[in-house]
Amino acid sequence: MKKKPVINATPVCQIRMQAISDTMSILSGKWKLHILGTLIEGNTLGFMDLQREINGIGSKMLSKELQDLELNLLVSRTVMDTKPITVAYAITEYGATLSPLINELTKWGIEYRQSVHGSK
Amino acid sequence: MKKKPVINATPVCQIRMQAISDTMSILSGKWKLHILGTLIEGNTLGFMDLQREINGIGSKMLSKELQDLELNLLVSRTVMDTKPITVAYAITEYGATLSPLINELTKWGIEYRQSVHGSK
DNA sequence: GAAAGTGGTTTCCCGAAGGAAACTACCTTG
DNA sequence: CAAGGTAGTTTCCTTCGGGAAACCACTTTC
Repeated sequence: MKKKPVINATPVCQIRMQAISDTMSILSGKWKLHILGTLIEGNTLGFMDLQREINGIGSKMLSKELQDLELNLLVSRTVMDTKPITVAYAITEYGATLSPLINELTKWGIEYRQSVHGSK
Repeated sequence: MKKKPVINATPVCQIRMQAISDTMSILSGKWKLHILGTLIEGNTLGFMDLQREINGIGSKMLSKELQDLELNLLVSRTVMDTKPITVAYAITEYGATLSPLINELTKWGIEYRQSVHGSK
């Protein structure tokens, strides 16, 4: 008697798995959530501001991650016509829809710390 | 005028960032959420069941990821005393606390698909 | 006694992720 | 005209995640 190849093959599960992969893929990498979190806190920051805010990130990674986020319409980039030319990065309206998700991530992480601390 | 090294250094932000990193680190890797999702759907599955359910995973990765999840108390592993010895993997009570988070991931991913489809 | 099913481990390999540092280019201030 | 601030890009290098395939040990079935 051979076991059925897949039971998980129900369309509902497929779609859910797909969705999770999509989200994780968009938020992938070491820095994306830090960037998003920082931009949600402080509206519009310049490139150097961001680099100062995010401890440890290099200009290469910051540049690359910002491009990714911009492509996915989560972050807006506007070149300002100031004396020393500056660029204003900000969360888009669409990017802000990530807030509930980010809050869940934060909540779970904090409770995790507490449960580890508590059981020690 | 030197710019302040960091404004993001407020304790509150530090803790939130820390929490996000913790959560992401625990859920890191290509397969952890697939495994958790599958175990949430179908209570208790064997090793081979899981491998059949999760399309494309190899035995090495499945084994390694399950060990990680077990260490973090998200998944339980019990060796059953059956004819051909089997192992029962299941979500723990603690692992189930990830459900709201997983639901947010799913929700956002589905809406993302729709927004991409809709704007095409 | 070979085949197939259980649950893995080990080895070997590759490509992607990410860090450090140097470099570009333009503008303002001293 | 050197210094320092803006915003990046480029190169080089290392590490890590993950896949394929072989292998192990034990048991039941053909």
